[in-house]
Amino acid sequence: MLTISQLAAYAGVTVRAVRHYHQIGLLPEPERDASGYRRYSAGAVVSLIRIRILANAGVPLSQIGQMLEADASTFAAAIEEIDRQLDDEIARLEASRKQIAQLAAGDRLALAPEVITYLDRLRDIGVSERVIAGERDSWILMSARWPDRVREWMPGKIAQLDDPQLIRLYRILSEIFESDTSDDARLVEAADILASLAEQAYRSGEIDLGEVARDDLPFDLLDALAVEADPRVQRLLDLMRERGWDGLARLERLAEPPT
Amino acid sequence: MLTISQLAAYAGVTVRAVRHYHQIGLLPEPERDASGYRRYSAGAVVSLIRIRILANAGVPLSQIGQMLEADASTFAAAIEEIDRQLDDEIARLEASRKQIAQLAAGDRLALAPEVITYLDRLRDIGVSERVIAGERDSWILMSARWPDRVREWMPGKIAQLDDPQLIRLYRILSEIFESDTSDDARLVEAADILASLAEQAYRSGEIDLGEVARDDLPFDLLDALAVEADPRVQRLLDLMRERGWDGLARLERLAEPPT
DNA sequence: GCTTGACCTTGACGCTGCGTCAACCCTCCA
DNA sequence: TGGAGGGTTGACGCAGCGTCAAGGTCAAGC
Repeated sequence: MLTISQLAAYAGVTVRAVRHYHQIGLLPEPERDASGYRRYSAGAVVSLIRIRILANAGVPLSQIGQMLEADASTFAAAIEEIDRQLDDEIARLEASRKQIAQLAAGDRLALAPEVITYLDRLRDIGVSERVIAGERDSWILMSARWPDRVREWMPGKIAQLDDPQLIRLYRILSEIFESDTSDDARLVEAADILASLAEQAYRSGEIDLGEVARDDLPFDLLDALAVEADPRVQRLLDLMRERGWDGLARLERLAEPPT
Repeated sequence: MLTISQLAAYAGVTVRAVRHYHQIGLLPEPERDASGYRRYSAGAVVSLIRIRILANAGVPLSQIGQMLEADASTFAAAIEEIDRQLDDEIARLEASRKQIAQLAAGDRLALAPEVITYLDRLRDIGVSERVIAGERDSWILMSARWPDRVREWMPGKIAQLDDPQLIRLYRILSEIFESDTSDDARLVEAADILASLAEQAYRSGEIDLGEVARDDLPFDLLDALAVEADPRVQRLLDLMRERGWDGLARLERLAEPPT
């Protein structure tokens, strides 16, 4: 008769594992000797080895019991099912690996290459890092909400960066948010340019972003994000409202502009 | 300000997950409103999305905090480490899949194809299923102890099945263990054949199994297994001992046979 | 003003497969 | 006879939440 550690050694498992199998009823509890020790027969070694073979093959312990008792066809069906699950798991992990390969640098986190290009273009134009960080966070939100649409929008956004008015706007915003003082005149200037750009876009119908619902919340969220990043953005929002526009990330015509 | 369910919805996670991230300190707890509800800023959405991106890429939650704060090179090193771990995990699962593909039928469980062939040969010879089951269990034990050596031994074992004496032995054993009566004469006959075979093997030096230690326990275990399967095996062991041989699975010369 | 349903709170167990103490008993060998 | 090296049960820990339980809160309709 064998002790638990001998049994475990023969089967190549730990003593703890054997006791675990007893607990969950996978391996029957053997008789105890006078001192309460478990005493195993040679057959237990075979049982334990058969359990380990299935476990090593990735079969969950909870299914091994039934499988050892099953007939050939039931067994085969179970094997097939396990195989499918293993395959799924492998697919999941490989998807993870692909994801992780994308995460080259912290800056790129979550962003499609098109967006990275856009941010780099802003940097070229001379936009301050603070404003770029704000843009980046906005695009992280947008990407989470519309992962596919964002990539479609980017070429248009990048093309817009050729517009001298827009470049001027970004430079003014950079100056404003890079300084610690409150320069209201510059904020007014920014608002004027923004309103002008919005007016152009409105006339040419460019504002249409496709099927993105007008009342979908992310745009409010984007504005809130900007205000959080710098409270002076609130003043900008107010100025825009005076000019007949609601919001910032997504301008909404409130009324005909005062003529 | 957002409620926890709004936050969760924006980031595409469950409320429970958000609370979990608070618990483990991954996402900072926000202020509470008058009634004790958590109230989130827009920035929290960005934080949460960044967390999920890493988590989806397979980064353990326990490491995400540091990674979000790390500089580019630390980040890259961490990514590489995670990638290695994912790769290991995938390799493990694929090994499992290969294992599982081997487990076509319950009978083959744990046995190399050579052993299956051997068992099939026994069946051809007319050995009873009960004896074959005993053989199978024995080989399961042997395979667990010496997975590689077993495959080397099998060709020799299969060749031995051409020996008429051995065939006769197996048939007698089949008859004995298939009947419920105790036919001592047959047991004696079996013992005589076995002793004769052992003597031949001993003279020709075939008994040497290579580096397998003589006192390695599995042989005792095999004998015990056989006795468990049928107590009449004990009588066979006794008869062999009378003939100067110890053991059954691995015959050990006790003394020169009585002349 | 009251009910109803949806949403918030903390606390705690469950899942998987054991590893790892803790606290104590048993056996064997010098 | 003492100490080393077995054995015993019991319980927590691990990862990442899912899922009750047992309430308090809010907004809306009557």
